[in-house]
Amino acid sequence: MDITHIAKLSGVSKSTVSRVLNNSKKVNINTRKKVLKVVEDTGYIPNNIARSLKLKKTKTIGVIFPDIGNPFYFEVLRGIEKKLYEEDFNIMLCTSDYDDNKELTNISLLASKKVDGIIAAPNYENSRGVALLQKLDIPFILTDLPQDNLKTNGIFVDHSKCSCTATDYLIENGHRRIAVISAKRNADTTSKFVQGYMRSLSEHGIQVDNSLIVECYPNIYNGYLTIKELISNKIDFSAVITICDLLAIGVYKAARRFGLKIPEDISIIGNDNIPLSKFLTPPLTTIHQPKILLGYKSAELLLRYVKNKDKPKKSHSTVTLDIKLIKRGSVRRKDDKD
Amino acid sequence: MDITHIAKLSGVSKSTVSRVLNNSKKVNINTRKKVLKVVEDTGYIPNNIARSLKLKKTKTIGVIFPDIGNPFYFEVLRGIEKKLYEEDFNIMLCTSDYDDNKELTNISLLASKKVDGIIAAPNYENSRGVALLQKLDIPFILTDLPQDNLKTNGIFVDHSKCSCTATDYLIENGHRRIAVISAKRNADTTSKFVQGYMRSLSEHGIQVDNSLIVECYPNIYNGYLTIKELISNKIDFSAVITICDLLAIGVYKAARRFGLKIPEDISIIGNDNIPLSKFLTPPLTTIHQPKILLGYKSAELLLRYVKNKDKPKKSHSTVTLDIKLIKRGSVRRKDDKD
DNA sequence: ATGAAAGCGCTAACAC
DNA sequence: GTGTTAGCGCTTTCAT
Repeated sequence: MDITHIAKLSGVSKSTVSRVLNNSKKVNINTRKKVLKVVEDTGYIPNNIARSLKLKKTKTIGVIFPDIGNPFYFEVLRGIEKKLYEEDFNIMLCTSDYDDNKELTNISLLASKKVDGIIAAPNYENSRGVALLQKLDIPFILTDLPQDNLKTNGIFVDHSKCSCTATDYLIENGHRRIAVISAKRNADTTSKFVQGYMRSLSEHGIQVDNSLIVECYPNIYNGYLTIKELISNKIDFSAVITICDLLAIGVYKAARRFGLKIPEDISIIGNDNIPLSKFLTPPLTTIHQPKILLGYKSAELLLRYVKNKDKPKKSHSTVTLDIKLIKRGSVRRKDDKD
Repeated sequence: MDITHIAKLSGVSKSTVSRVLNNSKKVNINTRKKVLKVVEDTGYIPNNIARSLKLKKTKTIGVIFPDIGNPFYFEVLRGIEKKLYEEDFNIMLCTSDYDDNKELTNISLLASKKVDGIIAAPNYENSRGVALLQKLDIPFILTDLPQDNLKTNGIFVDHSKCSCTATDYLIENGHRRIAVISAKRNADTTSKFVQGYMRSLSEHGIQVDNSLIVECYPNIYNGYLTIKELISNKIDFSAVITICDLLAIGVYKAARRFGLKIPEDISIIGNDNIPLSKFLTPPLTTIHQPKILLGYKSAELLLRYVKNKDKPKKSHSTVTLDIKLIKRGSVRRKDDKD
């Protein structure tokens, strides 16, 4: 069942059918009705692959996230989906599993399937994936993780501000020995999250202790493991900040396992504020990130580029969204005598 | 940059380039090398849209879920993604938001984009979407919600068994007045989940009280709202079961708000066992559903149909996955004196 | 082992 | 207002 078939059945040419299907003005009201009737009766659905080949656009956007097991990304995805559906675009979803090769493979796959644009939350700062994206001539938006020294379009959250805010708050509450659990980023430099943590420390005249800094893949288990290690290595700390709430949940688990009370024995601040973190006991103090907005705005910005390809390529816009400390129950004031 | 271009640069015809790109045997080792070199140098990426048009297959699978805000679905999605990536397929992801029209629109969209197959968790039993799917001639798999009187391929969980198991357990623990929060399904019949609940009740000689049965969209807020209503209507109940853990979280919230203790004042059993439910206080007793497996197997079965389209259409296989009661801390034995 | 040519289903100039 | 036709980038039969 193709357009030629519909044309025959309605006694017109395929161009005419094409015209009515695309709401072109120049078609007689009666022929239009006639064609529409046939389309209706046959249940004909146009072949968008053929259409895409001709038009050189697919109305689909590729999305690459490291890990769809993390609620953070799902929330972002919801925002993306919302905007894209409004604009009649589809999502082609890929997961990189924090694997550079899979990221690369996925990008090529998306490119070969001719997506009109790509939204990516890169595995690493300056990953090979980002480099590929840059030479590919497909509009793309980076999200979540800002890229150092890179002029790309993106909607970001300032990770260093998140950790700095969290650390400041902990220090104001009397904590000095603060552990940080960040995400593993294969870059040469320290992650932004750790940078912000160090900045806060230094602003308060506190020495950095490297044994308090750990990087890992952000999931519950690794949060648990990190604290377990810290404890079994007898590292002293009274508070911890994590780069995502999932990691914080792992910390809760470890605390429970080793008989440490939150916040009495350990204070903890998460980051991203997933919907479930307020239901923990105690409710998690965390840094709120506008996840849905992050997605929505990413899609919005990307679509702007997709729609006018002629736009000066050299320009690029970076938007940094606001974050906010959400005080709940997982931080406690530490007295000097403690 | 297309195949013709590559052909010129390597001094061969497009057919030859196509052959090396598709690993056809019949090509001289030297020409192959020559072509591969050019491909490498130019960074040429084949146009899969053109390829798809010719081959009538896209190597992409459409997935339609009601709500990606619910962790249940993204666990299923993870399973799907895993299998599909192994087999070199992409996912086109759609959300129906429990909206029948959006479901319909999405199915048509996927059809027009010529996905090789569709995995859908339908909004309702016997929804219009399912009907569309059936006449569409695209292989599809239903997941999550089994369809009454419908012979379709699917990987399911027996919702009535879930609720029956939960209710049994509550009754064994002395509860008689048990509320049930199920998902809103626009069908004429009661939802499977409520059916299983009623079966358990009747097997134990307990009268059904309709004021204890509520159906809503499954999210945290509605769980909260339901309990709030029950309380303000002075409906007596000592336990509640919910069709998903998210709803149970809402119940926790309501309990806290109205000064009811779990499990002392209300016992509760969830359903699906999302990763975070064990971190609630008390940890949620729930029915485990093999979410990742559900997704993986759905993809696996679908791919079987996609790969041999010639297979007898009339056959269909339905697999029902096992569920399991996970006893944690949200259920308490009710004494007669209570 | 390689090339020429047809055709996948559609759109859009162009002609009428 | 409508039809004819070329062509989007690829694969594949057929010929050589």
